[in-house]
Amino acid sequence: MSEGFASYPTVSFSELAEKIDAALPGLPTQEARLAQFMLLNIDKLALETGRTLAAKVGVSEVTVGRLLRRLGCDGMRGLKAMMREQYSLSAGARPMAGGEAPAMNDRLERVLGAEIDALHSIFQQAGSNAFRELAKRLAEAQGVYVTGFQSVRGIAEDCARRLAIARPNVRYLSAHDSMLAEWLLPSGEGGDRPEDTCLLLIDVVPYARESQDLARIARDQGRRCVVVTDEYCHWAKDVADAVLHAPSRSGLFLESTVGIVSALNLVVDGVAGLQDDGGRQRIDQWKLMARDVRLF
Amino acid sequence: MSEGFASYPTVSFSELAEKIDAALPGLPTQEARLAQFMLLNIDKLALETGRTLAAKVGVSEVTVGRLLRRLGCDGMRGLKAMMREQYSLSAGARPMAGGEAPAMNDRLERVLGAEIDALHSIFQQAGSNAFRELAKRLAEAQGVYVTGFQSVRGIAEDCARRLAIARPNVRYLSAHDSMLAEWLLPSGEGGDRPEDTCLLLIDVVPYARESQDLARIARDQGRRCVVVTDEYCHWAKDVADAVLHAPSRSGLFLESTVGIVSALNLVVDGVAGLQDDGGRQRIDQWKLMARDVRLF
DNA sequence: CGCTCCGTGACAGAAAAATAACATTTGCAG
DNA sequence: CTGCAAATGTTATTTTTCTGTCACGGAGCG
Repeated sequence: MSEGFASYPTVSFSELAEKIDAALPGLPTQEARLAQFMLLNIDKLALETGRTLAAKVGVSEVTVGRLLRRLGCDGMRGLKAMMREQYSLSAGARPMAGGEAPAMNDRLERVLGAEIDALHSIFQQAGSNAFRELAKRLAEAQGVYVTGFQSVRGIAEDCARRLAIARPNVRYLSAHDSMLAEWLLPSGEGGDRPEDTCLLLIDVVPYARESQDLARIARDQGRRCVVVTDEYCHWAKDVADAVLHAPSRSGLFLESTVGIVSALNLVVDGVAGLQDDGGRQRIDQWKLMARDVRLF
Repeated sequence: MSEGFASYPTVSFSELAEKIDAALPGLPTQEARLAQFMLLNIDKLALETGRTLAAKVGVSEVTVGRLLRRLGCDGMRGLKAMMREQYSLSAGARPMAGGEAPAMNDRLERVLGAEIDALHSIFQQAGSNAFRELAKRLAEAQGVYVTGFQSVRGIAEDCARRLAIARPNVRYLSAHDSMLAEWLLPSGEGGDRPEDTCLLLIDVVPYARESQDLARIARDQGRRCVVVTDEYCHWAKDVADAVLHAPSRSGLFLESTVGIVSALNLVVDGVAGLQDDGGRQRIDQWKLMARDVRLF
C-alpha cells in the first residue's frame, strides 16, 4: 500500500490509513466506530466536513477532532491537507471510488441491475394505495400476527420483532409449533376480537400450502389479512385485503430476498409513521430496555 | 459504471459534465481553460476549493465563480452540493429527528437512493479479495455454523437454510438455546476437527456481546470465522478471517437490513459457485424435495 | 469609442473548525 | 455497590477559511 517515492516529509495519507488500522483495536468505542467508518469510506471522505462526518457516524463533532488529533494529523484541517497532497491534481491517482469501480463481472452487474429494479418497483408501490391500506390495517388492528414459512421464515420472525418495536401487540405465529392455539376464539373477555386483528403473511415461491390455508382460516374467522410476496404469487389477491409484490428474480443461485426484505422494512416504517408520535416513544423505550438488558 | 438508471431526478453531476462539454466552444479563453481542466479532472475536484482551483488553472477566483454560475450551479457552493449528492455515502437526512417531516415521496426517494448505494457498495465488495476469501472458507470447510442475534437472528437462520442448499453440513448455531453443545470438542472419531469448520457470524448495531464472545471462542478453538456486518462494526476485523461490511443507514424508522440480506445472498451464491458442479445437483435435488413436500 | 473579457483588492456573510470549560455517561477496580 | 477516571457529549466562543459581491481598471478589439 505504500507509495513508491512519496518522499514528502509529511505524514502521507495512506500512512494515515495504516495508522488508523493499527490504532483501531486500542481505541475507545466511539472513536473506534468513527475510525472504522473512515477506513471503510476512506476514498469518499473528500467532501465530508467534520460535521457531516460526525452526523453520519453518530458521534459528536468534538470526537472527530479528538480522533484526528490522536492519529497525528491536525484535525480536519490536516486531514484535508493530507488528502489534497495525496490526490493532488497533477498526480495520476484516482481518488473517488464512486466514479469508476474496478470492473465487477458481468453476471454480478446484471444481478445488481435486477436488484435495483426490484427496489424501484417496491418503492413505487410504497406510494400506492395498496401500501397505504396495508400499513393502515397493520397500524389500526388491535393485534397483529406475522408469519412466513420455509426460506422466509426467519425474515418473518425478524419482521415481527421489528414491527413489535413500531407498535404493540405483535406476535410471530408459528403454525407448525403452536397448532394455532393463539387463534382459538376467545371464550371470555380476554383477547382481541378476531375482527380487530390482522395477519401479515409473508410467502414466496415455492409457496407453502400452509400459507394459503392460514389465510383462509384467518378470513373465515373474520380476521384481516395482508400479504407480502413475490411477483409470481397468484393466490394472494383472492384472500388478502392488501398485497405487496416484491420482485425476486435476480439471476443468483437462489431467488433474491432483497425485495421482500426491503418491502418489509418499508412496512415497518410505514406502521411506525402511523403511530401517534411516529413511534418515537416506543423506539426510545426499546433502546432503553436494550441497554438495561445489557445486550450491547 | 453505467448511468443506465438515472430515472430519478438527481440534478446530477454527470449532467454538469455534459453541460460543460456543450458550453466549451462558446466560452471565453480563460473560462474555457478552466472548463477544460475541470472536465479532465472532474473526478478529483472534490477537495479543491475555489481558490486552489483558480490557482491550479491559473485564473482568478472570480473567474471560477463566473464560470460555475454560467453553467447553472450556484458557484462553488452549488458544485459541492452536487458532488455531495452524487457521491453521498449513505446520506439520508435525520430520519427520526421529529422536527421536519419531509413529504413522503421525497423521503422515500432518499431512502431508495441510500439502499441503492448500499447495493453498489456490496456488489463492489463482491469482487474483492475479502469476499473471495470468505466464500472460499465457507465452501471448503467441512462444516459451517451460522449465527446471528437480535434483529438479524431470523436472517441468519434463513441464511443457514439457504447455505444448506448450496453446500452440505450447515447448521444454525443458537448460542443461547444450546449452550454451545455443538462445540464440545469431539472426543472420539465423530464430528469435524475444529480447524475444518467455519463460523459465519452476522451482526449489526447494536452489536451483541455474544457475537464477539462467540468469535473469540471460535478462534481459540482453532475454527475459522467470517463475519458479515454493517458499516460501523469495529471489532470484526480483529477476530475474523474475512469481513464484509454492508451499509445499513437508510433513513427509515429502523436501520435497513437490505444490505445485509443482499450480501448474504451473494455469499450463498458464491459458495454454490465453488461447489464442483456449481451446486446444480444440490439445488435440483432440493427443488424435487420441495415439490414433493408441497403436495401434502 | 464602446464593448467584452479579465484581474485586483476590499469587504461582508457564512460555514467550518478549533478551543475551552463544563456536564454526563461509562467502564471498571476495589 | 461505591467511587474514581476515562470517555463522550454540550455549549458557547473564537478563529480561520471559503465564497460571493462590488467597484474599479486595464487590455484587446471591432
